[in-house]
Amino acid sequence: MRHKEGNKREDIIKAAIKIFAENGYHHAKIAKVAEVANVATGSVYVYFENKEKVLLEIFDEIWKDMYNNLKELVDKKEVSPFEKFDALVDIIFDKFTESPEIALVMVNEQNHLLTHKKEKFTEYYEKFIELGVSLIQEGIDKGVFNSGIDLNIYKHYLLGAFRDLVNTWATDRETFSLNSIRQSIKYFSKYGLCKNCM
Amino acid sequence: MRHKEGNKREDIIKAAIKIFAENGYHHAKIAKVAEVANVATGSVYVYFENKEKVLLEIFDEIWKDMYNNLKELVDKKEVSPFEKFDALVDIIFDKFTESPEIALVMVNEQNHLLTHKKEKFTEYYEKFIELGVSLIQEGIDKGVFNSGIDLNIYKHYLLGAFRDLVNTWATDRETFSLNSIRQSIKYFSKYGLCKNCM
DNA sequence: TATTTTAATGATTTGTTATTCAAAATTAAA
DNA sequence: TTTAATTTTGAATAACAAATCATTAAAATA
Repeated sequence: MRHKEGNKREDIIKAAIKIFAENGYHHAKIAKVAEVANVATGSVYVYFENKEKVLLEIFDEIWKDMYNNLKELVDKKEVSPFEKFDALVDIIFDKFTESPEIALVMVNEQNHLLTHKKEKFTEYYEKFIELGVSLIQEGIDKGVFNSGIDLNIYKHYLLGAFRDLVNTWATDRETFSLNSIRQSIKYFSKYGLCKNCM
Repeated sequence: MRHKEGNKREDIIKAAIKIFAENGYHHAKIAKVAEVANVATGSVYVYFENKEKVLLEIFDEIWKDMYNNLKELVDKKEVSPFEKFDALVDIIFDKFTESPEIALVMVNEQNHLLTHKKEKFTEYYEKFIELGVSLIQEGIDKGVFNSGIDLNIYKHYLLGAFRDLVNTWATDRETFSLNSIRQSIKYFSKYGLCKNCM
């Protein structure tokens, strides 16, 4: 019995990330993805039901990985809420340092997919958010984070801020250093605009 | 010479906002836009060169209007940086209160258009951002805003946060009250997560 | 009223690209 | 070496939708 050669499925995912990032999902051609992956056009449909499923698979992998990292962090008893918050920021940035292309695909396509979903979006996304929220709640409970925060709103605030900054960096890596953005997010989020306000 | 009847150009813009918001730009059909606008498909091409130009025109109108409002605000001498910041938030929210559809189109399509631009994106966008930055710089200069802020990064942070929150609200107006989001943005931005930190 | 000019139309054309599928190639087992 | 099972292929197809343009209709002008 014949075995599948190499790892075509993985090659296709990698190629798709590259092509989706370059042209945006809607302008990306499956034929081009196949070409970059070094497989025939038809092979893409051996491994994936359709174009959208390729995109969903990309998101599933990203969020699954980030969720697992965050889970490990949240469970640590000895780490303070402040350190955990910084580590949360790092988890996201570390993921995108691996591949700016992933960042671009995410920023550009995730929202669309979430709001116009036909297929189910990865469960790990929701799970990641919930863990992030619990991390901040822990800080509030311990009296070190501001209790006037509506977490349900804050999570969108922070996610959105992330999205734009990550996109800014991924689009123009000459101008923006990843590290300065990382530090800035940590700073803004903790201290806000106001000087000596509280 | 024949006069143009009614205001077809405006009807098309309005219909396009509705249809783009419902389906997303890429899935929206010009034929459907024309139908909603009560004109023939071909008429869209009498008023606009192509589909993308319709979208660009929508953004031009939105940002032009918001820019003018912000310009008026920034010039006021007697208003404090804090009040100005709140008013800036209100300018954006007021625009979107007018039409959640506009908010959706903006959140979903602007980024794409900015990063993959063939056509020139509206100048008013950049001008709006610059005014916003100068507003915050004024607060720093007067010693009431935190001077550790990298404005070039902060502007993306805030814009991104806005985008997500506005989208959240526009998508699910049952769960999120516009006013609570408005207040939350003002709060988070000024005070941040940290309690008694500065 | 006749003529000219321009607006408006929508069926048709054109171009694009996701997806299919019959055939070819490859490998494992007999 | 042959056979069978499975993978891979890529040209062909089907579906879709943007954009066109020959035609019609209405207003302005003479």
